[in-house]
Amino acid sequence: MSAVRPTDASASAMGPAGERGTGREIPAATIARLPVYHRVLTGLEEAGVSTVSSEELAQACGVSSAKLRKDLSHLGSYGTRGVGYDVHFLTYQIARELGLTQPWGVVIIGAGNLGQALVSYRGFASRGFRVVGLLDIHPDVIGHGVESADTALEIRPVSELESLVASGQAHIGVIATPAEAAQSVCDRLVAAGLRSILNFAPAVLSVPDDVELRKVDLSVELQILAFHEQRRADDPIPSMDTPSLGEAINA
Amino acid sequence: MSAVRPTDASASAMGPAGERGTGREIPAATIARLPVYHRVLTGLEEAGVSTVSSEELAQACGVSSAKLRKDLSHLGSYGTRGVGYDVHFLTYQIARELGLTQPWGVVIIGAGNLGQALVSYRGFASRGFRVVGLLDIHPDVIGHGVESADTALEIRPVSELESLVASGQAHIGVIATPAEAAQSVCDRLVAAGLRSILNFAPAVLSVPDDVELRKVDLSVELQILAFHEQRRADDPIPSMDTPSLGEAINA
DNA sequence: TAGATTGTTAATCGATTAACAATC
DNA sequence: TAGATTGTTAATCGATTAACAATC
Repeated sequence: MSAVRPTDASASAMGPAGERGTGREIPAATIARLPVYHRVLTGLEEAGVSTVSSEELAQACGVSSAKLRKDLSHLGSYGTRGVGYDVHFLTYQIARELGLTQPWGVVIIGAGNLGQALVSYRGFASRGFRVVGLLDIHPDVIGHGVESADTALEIRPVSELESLVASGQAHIGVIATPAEAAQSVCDRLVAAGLRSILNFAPAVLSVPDDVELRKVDLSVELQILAFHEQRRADDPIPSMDTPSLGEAINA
Repeated sequence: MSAVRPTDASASAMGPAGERGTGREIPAATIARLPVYHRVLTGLEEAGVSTVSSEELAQACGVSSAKLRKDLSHLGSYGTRGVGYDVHFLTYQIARELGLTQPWGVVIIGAGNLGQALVSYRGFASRGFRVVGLLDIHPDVIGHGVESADTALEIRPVSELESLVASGQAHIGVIATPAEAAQSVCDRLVAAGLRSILNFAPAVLSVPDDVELRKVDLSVELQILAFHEQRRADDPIPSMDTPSLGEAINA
């Protein structure tokens, strides 16, 4: 991803004998699954479950127990052989690894349906993300209130972006504008000093090397579904050597 | 993903000597990138570009040219050595592979901010997805109109789901409800006959083996950003043996 | 032909899986 | 101790990359 900053830069800059957990570099595939584990563990905790085995947790998360144990082993040895994992303790360790034990300020650019949906999205607030600003250019929506998960929020003009970042309240920028505006908004977020950006606009953006840009594409998964649905229709009817409906439903 | 239906089932059911393109099974990682290529190609086409090299297209898509060529080689030999790819032709081939050359009917369950955002999302309509229903249980929103990308759309009661699927208009179900309702809505989509489901609710759902369930998590990428932002803060200041700011920006 | 660029090969890398020794 | 379950190992699998022969 970067010729200038090699992938093992942080490992070598880490100094001798690791730093956190096992002291290893955690694989990207593992990081991507930690939010799932965290969510399911939170659910178990709320349900009053105090201990889970890797087999139980894996099933609830939709992964294999081997993969789960391997993933968790990268964080440290937080289980007890013969017993399993303490739900509360493991939840905390994953949260800590993901940086969810400290609050992050999020500024959202674009107060359309999507921007508003994000503000009221409970999955944000419940993980310590606080929307510190919902900005828009459209003059006639400025000042409108939006149902927020915690505090009441008012749509503000984009001109307030820079002061918001300068004040240290905003750590992560979220682009929820139409595709046309996305790149210029992105440039502005970077210029304001943000280094972590999440893009919801259907556009491929470019950023400097030291900016972490991630993307959620609302239609990519739909397109992959279309691919499979098409394959399903194309395939020679797989009814004969396919398990009975009963078997499939009980599986 | 399935003990009942092995991954190579479609390959072996495909009969001798392939079927489409190169006749190979296209890798999942490639499929996941095709929507990106398709979007960028669409943009090039609109910009009047008629030919691209793998190097140019790769750069615009944010991947390496080797990866791009490898990906495209799975679809067939659609380029010309010494010249590059015909933008229009390649766009069409990718669309065909993804199943975007035929219209797909989408029914959305949950007419909150997110459901409404999806209806007005231009990335859906522009790829041939037609929202054939926006359903909700909340009695007081039934009948409200929603700004749609193409036709005007009215929020209808969920009770109309079954007839909508039975009529053959809906091919893909989208869950845009709160987490609590997601599993029961999912069960109902399956019972109604849908086999392709996209879940936006922050819940891990279970479906029978023959149902393709995909998930878009609005907060997973944000959590991964938090992880990196935390690492950025933790790391011993990487100013010394790190490239100059100028180098990083120009890279 | 000479220059350019594809499609493919082979080597490398990272992720997944199954199995089991360690240990509660 | 006996039974259960973790953490780790080693083998397998799939994806990425660089290089280049094929060919326009």
